[in-house]
Parts: sequence; C-alpha cells; structure tokens
Amino acid sequence: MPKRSSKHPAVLTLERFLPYRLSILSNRISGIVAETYRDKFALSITDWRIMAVLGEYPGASADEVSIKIQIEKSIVSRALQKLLARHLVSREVDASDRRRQNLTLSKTGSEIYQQVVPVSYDYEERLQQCFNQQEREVFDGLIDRLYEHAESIDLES
Amino acid sequence: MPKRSSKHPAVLTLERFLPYRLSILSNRISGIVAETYRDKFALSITDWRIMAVLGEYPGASADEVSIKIQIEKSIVSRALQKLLARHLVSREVDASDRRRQNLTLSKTGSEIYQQVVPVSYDYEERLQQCFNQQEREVFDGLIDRLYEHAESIDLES
DNA sequence: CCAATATAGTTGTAATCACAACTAAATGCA
DNA sequence: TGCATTTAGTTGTGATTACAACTATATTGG
Repeated sequence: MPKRSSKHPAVLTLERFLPYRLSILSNRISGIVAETYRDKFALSITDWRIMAVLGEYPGASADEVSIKIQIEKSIVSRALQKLLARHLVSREVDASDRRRQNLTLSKTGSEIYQQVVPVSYDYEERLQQCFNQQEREVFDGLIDRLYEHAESIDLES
Repeated sequence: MPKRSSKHPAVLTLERFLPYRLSILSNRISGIVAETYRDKFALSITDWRIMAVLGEYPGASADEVSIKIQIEKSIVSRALQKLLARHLVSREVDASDRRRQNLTLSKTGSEIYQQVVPVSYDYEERLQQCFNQQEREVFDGLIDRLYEHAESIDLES
C-alpha cells in the first residue's frame, strides 16, 4: 500500500504559481510600454534595449550589448542591422581589435533616445504609484534577492 | 534659453528600470524550469501551461485556455495540435455547441501531469527559500497589486 | 614562429510567434 | 423565419526567436 504523504496538492493552481505570475506580470508591463515604443518611435523592446545600453555605454560592442541585455547575440546582430540601416546607431571597427566593432548612437539615434528616456521614466513612475516609498524599496530589494537566488538553483540536484 | 528642470536623468539606467528588471527576472525564472520541462517531459512552457489549465479545469475549451493563460488562440491551437498528436490531450465536440471542443488530459497526459506538478511545486519552493514567510506574503501582495494597477495605465493620457 | 584555441560577429534553419483572414456554427432580433 | 452579428477554432504569412554552424581575427603555449 503506497503511503502518499505529499507536501503538495495534486493539482497545480497556475494562477498562484510564482513563475507563471511573474511571467504574466512582466508581459503585461512590457506590453504596455512596447506599444508606445512601437507606435511613437517604431522601436521594438529589443531595439530600445540596445539603444538604452548604447546611451549608457557608448562604444560598447555587440557582444557586450548582448551580455548586458541577456539576448542572444544573433538576435542582437539582426536588430543592429535594422538600427544601422535606419542610421540610429553607428559602428566602426576597433583599431586595436578588428573583430570588434564599437557601437554608438548616431545623432538621430541620440535624439530619439532623448525622447524615449522620459517616456520610460514616466511610465516607471506611473507603475509604481500603486506603491508607497517604503513598498517600492521593499519590492526592489525582493526582486534583486530573488534574481540573485534564482541563478543558484540547479534543478538537476 | 531653454529652462531644463527635468525630474529625470537624461540617461536611462536600464538595469534599474523596473519593467526591464521584471522581464529579466521572469526570463531567468521561467528559463530554469523550462529546461526541465523540455528535457524530462518534452514540453514547452506553453505546452505545460495548457496542460496545467486542463488539470485544473477539465473540459475547458481552447478559447478558455487561451484566455486563462493569456496566449493568442492561434498559438494555443497549434500547440494543441501537437498535444493531440502525442495523445496527451483529448477533445470532443461539445454536444450542445458544435463549434466548441471540450479538452481533457488523456490518460497519458494525466500521468505526465502528475509527474510535472511536484517538480513545479518543488521549484517554486526552492525559489522562495530566499524569502521568509512574511516576505513571501509581502512579495505576493505587491505582485498582485502591481498587476492590477498596470492594467489601468493608459500611456496615451 | 606556428598550430591550437578562443573570441566577435554573421548567417542558415527550423520552430515559434503575432496578427489578420478565414470557415463553420450559434445567437439576436426584426 | 432569415439575415446580420458574434463566437470557436484553424490557417496563411511575415517577423522573431533559438541554436548551431560558420568566417575572420586574436591569443596562447610549445
């Protein structure tokens, strides 16, 4: 007679399952601002993230961008092709390492960047209006801890 | 002389930007468990979410599944084609509405479901081990509030 | 110096996705 | 009843994605 003393219910309640809820939350939050990036600036989220990294780190390479935003380098490469074609980003081969190409926002790219930044900050602020200052800090801290902790989880063990 | 008294920095710090951080967090958390679903059960996240809904709500329609997991109905339709071909899910035309097809986990599907559920709960538990009980509740509550609140944001205004 | 290895970036490919058009059945209402 | 509208589900299509193979350059160790 198998003794079933499971700690868990036999049915998974998807809508209370943390990974699912985070995914839905993130999709909703990114989706709302993605619409604005697309309609007003003709940028995808990936496009914008690349430009955001170049705004923070002018001269970064495609590889560095890829690592920073955690997106496959092939995807970054193809997104960059579009941004280069639209003259939002410029690149030049690095003098001391000709494999590497240093990327910067072009003049046009910078102008768009300067338009997008306040839209992004405004959106973030409006999002957080459902929290008071203390809650914002707590939420921030919990997200960071969970992020750090998740990396250390190995499901094989 | 333009008076610049912006409330925001001129540069966006991507790694502190809430929508970005939630996206990275969610990707990491879903990515870890996705690997297990794929390697051990040959299921994508979408496949598994469909099965999870059918575990909770046997007899749901494709449309109901689509709404529940917030995935385009065309994507659900094609994912279902695979699940039906693998005999993990069964469907039958509803007697009183012949447009509708009632979906259920098949015997094989239920067996897999019963294997995946504890893996999922274990993973969730391991994720949350970086929080104490009070932190778990706070985090839960904040996520729910943010999710509710996000829906009400209209960036056009 | 040179062969082996590592790194930056691009491209091939199949799978997946979003969005719209489409079919078929059901419903609403004059 | 009958025609317009709504709903369930599928399919077409182009864009996006993941993953691996590939090219070109740089580095390392003998």
